[in-house]
Amino acid sequence: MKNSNILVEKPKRRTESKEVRRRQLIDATIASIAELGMSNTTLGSVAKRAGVAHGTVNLHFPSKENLLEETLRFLAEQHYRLWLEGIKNAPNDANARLAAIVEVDFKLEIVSPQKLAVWFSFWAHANYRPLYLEICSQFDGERGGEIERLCSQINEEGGYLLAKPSAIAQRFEALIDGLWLSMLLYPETVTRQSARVDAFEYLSEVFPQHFPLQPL
Amino acid sequence: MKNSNILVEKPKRRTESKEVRRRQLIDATIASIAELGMSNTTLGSVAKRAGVAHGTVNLHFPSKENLLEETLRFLAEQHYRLWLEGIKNAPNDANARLAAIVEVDFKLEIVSPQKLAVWFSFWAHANYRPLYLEICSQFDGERGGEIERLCSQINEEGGYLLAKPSAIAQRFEALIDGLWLSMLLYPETVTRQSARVDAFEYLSEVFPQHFPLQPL
DNA sequence: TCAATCACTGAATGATCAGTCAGTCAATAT
DNA sequence: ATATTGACTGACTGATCATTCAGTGATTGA
Repeated sequence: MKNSNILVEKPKRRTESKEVRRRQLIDATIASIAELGMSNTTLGSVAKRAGVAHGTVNLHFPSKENLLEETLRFLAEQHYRLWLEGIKNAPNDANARLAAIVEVDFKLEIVSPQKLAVWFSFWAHANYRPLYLEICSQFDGERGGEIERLCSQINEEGGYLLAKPSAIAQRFEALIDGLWLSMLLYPETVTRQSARVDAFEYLSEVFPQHFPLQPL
Repeated sequence: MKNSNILVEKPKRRTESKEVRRRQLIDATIASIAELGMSNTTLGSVAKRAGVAHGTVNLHFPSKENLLEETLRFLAEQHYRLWLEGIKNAPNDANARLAAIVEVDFKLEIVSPQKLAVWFSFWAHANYRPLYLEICSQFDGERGGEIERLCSQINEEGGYLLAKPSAIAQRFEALIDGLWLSMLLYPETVTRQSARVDAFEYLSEVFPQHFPLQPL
């Protein structure tokens, strides 16, 4: 579609394309929320971080509220895309697929300190901003279903009798959320690596044959 | 210290004592944050909920920031007081004491929808408001130590060999935080009762002798 | 009885912010 | 060469908010 750039010099635009600028502004929003909190994030603080004028934000997003919604949608879609891809590339074993989901949940791309701060900022507002909740649950519901399916399959394969697989699945999701909070609040003591190990240790506790304890 | 009120009629004050008013304003702050979110909570929204004039808030709290800090401190102290009391009244068994801590974590007084919303609002701001983190970790550190001590003791008593008790304790705390988030986001499907059962089921998984699965 | 105290009020102030819009400027099309 | 387009700018507006403070009125003490 684009003109062939092979022989042509870089266009060296003074301005960026709409797509690129929108993404820049979303990145700047994430940075601003992480640094200042949602209460103190203004169109000014976002524009400054993106290196554009105040009015440019309103040019690409009709309102501040819309910018925040698009930022959340970006995060949710990125998470969704990555765990779907992880499952697709994993072997066809239920435990390998479950492990792939976990790996994504502790990838830097998903749980950088900045993005963790943004996730919790949105969750904190979910009560009175139904759209936030809708965006989250839309993607999260599918993931929850997949995790439950995988736990059921593993449970059958291993003949485990501890608890209902659906309960194990829900508990596992809650554990991951809790580990995210620990990473947010105490990044010095709870790192992506330690939290990841923690998640796998839980799987070892409930599905010991499928997830043997990893030697240190 | 107070004059003997036995024979005297109620004072029928036009104004409330400082102590009572402060508590009213903190309650109003919790209600406002839960309903409007922290970004939209203003001195006006707090004053309205407390039934006083705008300026009264600044009379009792030097600044809005201070009001927020005192609100968080109130929540943290209430939690601290309750689990300490729970432990004190529990039998001297490690598992009974651990159970007492869990019971407090799912008491309505601690995890009402309003208070959950406020907890997560503060956690979302912990990154750039070091004082919030300080208030939280001050009380939480002690509780974490106690949970770890109890897990160690239970582990020795039962001769469990699954994992390090400190890891189990940390994982258990993360699970509770995650269950809190589930209650906040999906109060229809995750209730205080179901989350409480979930927490105990985890203990059954790791300490089956001390926490046998409860029949439905 | 009268002065002093106490909690509270609400108008005024200054600051900040979201959203608007007329104008700028480079790239592209004619 | 000239006109048009598209992205961007930044001053401006109206609204909102935290904070201040002079004043009110009930209560207490002398």
